[in-house]
Amino acid sequence: MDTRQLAAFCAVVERKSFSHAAEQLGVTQPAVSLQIRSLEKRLGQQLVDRSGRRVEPTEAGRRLYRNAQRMLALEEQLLGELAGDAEGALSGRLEIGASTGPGGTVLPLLLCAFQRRHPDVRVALSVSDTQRVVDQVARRELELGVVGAARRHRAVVFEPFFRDEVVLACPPGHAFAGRTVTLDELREEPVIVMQEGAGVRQVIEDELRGVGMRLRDLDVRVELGLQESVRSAVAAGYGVTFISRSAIEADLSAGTIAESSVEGLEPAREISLVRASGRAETRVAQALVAFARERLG
Amino acid sequence: MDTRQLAAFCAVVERKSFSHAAEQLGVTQPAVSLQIRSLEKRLGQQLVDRSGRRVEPTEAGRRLYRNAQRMLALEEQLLGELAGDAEGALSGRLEIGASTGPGGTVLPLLLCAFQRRHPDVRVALSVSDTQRVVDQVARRELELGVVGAARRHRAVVFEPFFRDEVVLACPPGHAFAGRTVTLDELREEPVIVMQEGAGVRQVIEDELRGVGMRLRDLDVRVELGLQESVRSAVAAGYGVTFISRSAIEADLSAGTIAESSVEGLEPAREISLVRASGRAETRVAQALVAFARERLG
DNA sequence: CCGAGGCATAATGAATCCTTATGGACACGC
DNA sequence: GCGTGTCCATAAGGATTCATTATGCCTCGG
Repeated sequence: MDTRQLAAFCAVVERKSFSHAAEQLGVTQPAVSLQIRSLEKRLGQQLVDRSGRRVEPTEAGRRLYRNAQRMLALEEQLLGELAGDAEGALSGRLEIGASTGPGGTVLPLLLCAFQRRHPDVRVALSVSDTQRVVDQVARRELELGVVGAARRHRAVVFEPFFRDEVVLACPPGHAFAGRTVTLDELREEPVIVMQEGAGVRQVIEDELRGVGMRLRDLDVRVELGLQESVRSAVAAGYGVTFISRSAIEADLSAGTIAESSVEGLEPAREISLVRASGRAETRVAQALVAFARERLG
Repeated sequence: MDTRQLAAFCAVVERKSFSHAAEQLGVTQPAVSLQIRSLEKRLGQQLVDRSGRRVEPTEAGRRLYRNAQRMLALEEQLLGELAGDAEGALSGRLEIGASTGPGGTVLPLLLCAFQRRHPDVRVALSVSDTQRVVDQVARRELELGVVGAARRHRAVVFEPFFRDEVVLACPPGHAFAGRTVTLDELREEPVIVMQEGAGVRQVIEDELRGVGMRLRDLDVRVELGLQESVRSAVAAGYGVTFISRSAIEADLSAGTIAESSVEGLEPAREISLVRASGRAETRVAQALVAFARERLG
């Protein structure tokens, strides 16, 4: 049996019209008429009652309709499963760059999981600042870039990738731990920040500006280049810092760092995916993006 | 999608052989090869691994196989339900006539089985000679007739119904039992025959004529009107007779009558179905004919 | 009563399926 | 190692099926 005949039949029953069914199916009306006629001949009974202009299924037609729908649903599921299989053939090398924020924890773990899922794929992640990543993508030295700040650049396109929540990290047992503090309280506390140009720093500067403050209004004792350095300093009790929650998930679980928040500030940022304008995507890149959206979405 | 391709695929997986699958499906081996090839092309992946002589499903093929089986099962259920629709509605009365030959055993048992299959149908069988049956069908007093000889009659049409094999029946322990006898041997033996006009008799006369003999050349001791009478006489040891094998199946099984054949004679006849010309068939009659062909075919 | 819309049919061309014939590859036995 | 038999794939050709356009007939609404 050809499931297209069943599809034609179902369309006729649903639309109560051969002509409308034909339109939906993308064929001409006589084609549908012949399909139904052929089906009726094969099954040995009338499936559709054509009384004047009315098109109604007969009793047999109603029974067939239910079964036909199940057949078509099963066929669709079958095709869908096979389409899903096709991805399993992924292989090749992916060159990706990230700024230090996303390049620190989230992305490496994601890429590791992706590689495990697709053993024939090889991934190379290089970490540098946002500007350099964007430039490398523009020059097509990297296929993908993951950065924490969108810049204007005509040779690349940015698209939202995932949302990164920024929290106030403090040493365990700290007075701030587990609660929301005021700006005045924050002002009296030693603060460690990332170096100039870091995305998280940008986010915090924007948030403070929104409440009429500047970063220099805080007791910024240390500026560190690497997120890992900042994390270690906080864990060691040298101060508090604003950091991506995702970067300290393990510490939060282990209790070696505590989390708090500041009244009136909700710092977060959209991590962006960068691609060269007009460049065709490889299947591996496509698969990675889909994988990431599934994992991070 | 054509479920025949799925059926071909499933057959290949199950038999692990294109050739065996082709045999099962009733097509040639290249046809199956092309079906599978076409399916693989459509679904975009290899479904069967042909390593040398081994035919194994791939991983994708195994997945498809499970779904395909469900599709085919659903199709069968769908067809079965529709077939059930057609049969379940049968009701009414069927008037049928038969000559004494087919009217003796074959047809009565067939009609009983048919009625059991369709409890709402009522069947009336009347037995008389061929000519009378034909006349009654022509006058539309009977819807169907089953006779052993076709006659010219412009108001009816004959069509082959089933083939009736005629054998030489003899008493158990008889010298003829279980072997092929010569015409000379037959000539020396008392023979019992059916009355003039009986179809079997006609068949035997034709066969003898073919070897340059006539019925009167045999030692015809008795002519009996009813087939049942002839059967009883042979079982009682009064002689041998030519009779439809189907009429003595039970006796052959019970050993109360034995079977033999005559060298050079292969008597058989085509039992014919008689219908009035141009008369529309009822669904019950149609169903009976289909049922009979299935049973007797 | 007439016009518009919809289904069925005829004729024709394209696509698909099946056949036979045959070639190549592989396994098995000698 | 070679020959034979079996099995799958391919080519070519014919048959069948599906889709098209054109058109006729029927029904319904205005």
